[in-house]
Amino acid sequence: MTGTLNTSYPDPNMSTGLMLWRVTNSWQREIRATLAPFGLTHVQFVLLAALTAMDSETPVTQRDLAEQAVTDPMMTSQVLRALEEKDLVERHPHPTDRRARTLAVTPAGVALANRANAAVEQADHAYFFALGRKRQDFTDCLATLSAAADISGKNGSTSHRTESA
Amino acid sequence: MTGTLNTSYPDPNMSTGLMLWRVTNSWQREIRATLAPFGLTHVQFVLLAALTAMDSETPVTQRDLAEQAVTDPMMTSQVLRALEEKDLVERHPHPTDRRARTLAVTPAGVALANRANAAVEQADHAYFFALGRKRQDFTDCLATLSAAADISGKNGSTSHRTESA
DNA sequence: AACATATCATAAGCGCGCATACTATTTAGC
DNA sequence: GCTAAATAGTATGCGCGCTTATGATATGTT
Repeated sequence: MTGTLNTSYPDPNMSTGLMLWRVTNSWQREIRATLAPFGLTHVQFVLLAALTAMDSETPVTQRDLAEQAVTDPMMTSQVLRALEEKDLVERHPHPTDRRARTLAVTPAGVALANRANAAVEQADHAYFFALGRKRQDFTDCLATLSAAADISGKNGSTSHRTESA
Repeated sequence: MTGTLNTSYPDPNMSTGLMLWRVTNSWQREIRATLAPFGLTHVQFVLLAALTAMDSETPVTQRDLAEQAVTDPMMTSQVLRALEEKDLVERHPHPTDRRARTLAVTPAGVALANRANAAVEQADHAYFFALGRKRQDFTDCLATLSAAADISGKNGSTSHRTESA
């Protein structure tokens, strides 16, 4: 016996996808631990930081934030309510669209976002330190895949209606 | 305004960790769609394939499988019961350890694992095709990170008791 | 103006990934 | 041999990532 699985890999454990999945899980554990002292989950941090970074004069809806942060609108909705309960963000009625809500980060939210961001950047640096000088190549590969998958985080996407027809 | 977030990245959307997270989510969507026709989730496939590949003469426990597949033992337990209900794997009592269960893949499980594996390998190839000849470098980076994080999937780990002291 | 279509936000629900805790057993130390 | 510690497996519960569905509002068409 010992191998009733036909695979094109010498060692199935070395498949790119499988390792990508495992590495991301491992990275998420690091980030989770890093953010725990701040009382933030990873997604909470991502949305809080993204909103803090894009907080401009034009009103930002949940949809806008979800698109910018490349997060699921459904999840974005519930995470934002969690952030609201922590008084880190506020959700006001939209001036012209009564369906929508405009988002604003509170001063406490801005402060926490910056403190947490510093910790995450440090954790990130430590995690990918093992790559040495190949780190930039690795990041470039991720950017390539992001572009190919249309999840760049800004522009490059939308246009809708370009599929399944 | 426009940027109350202090970041060391020119564009926070290009941070390695963030892109890693997004790319993996996107890859998972692909795999999910690929496996859907087979009635398998990603984790179900991973465990079924791993068990099929390691199915040897020495009895394999759930713990063994979880360690080999680098999956959470808790999740492994419940996913295996799902696979058992589908008659893809069998869980027998262990010959010498009455706490443990020995795992066996059914013929249907082996067949499905191979069909699904072929589809996943093809989906993987398509997904990472955008990397071109840099694909191997990317995979090597993942291997480096796996080793650094001690999640290689076999050996290299364990030794326990090496932390927090 | 009336109607069809699209969009914003959310409810409900499923499976993953993980933390905590518990039972039943095995192993180690004495 | 007897107790203490470790281990295999599982229940419970939380938050993510996503699918499907629904109500309210906006927009586009005629």
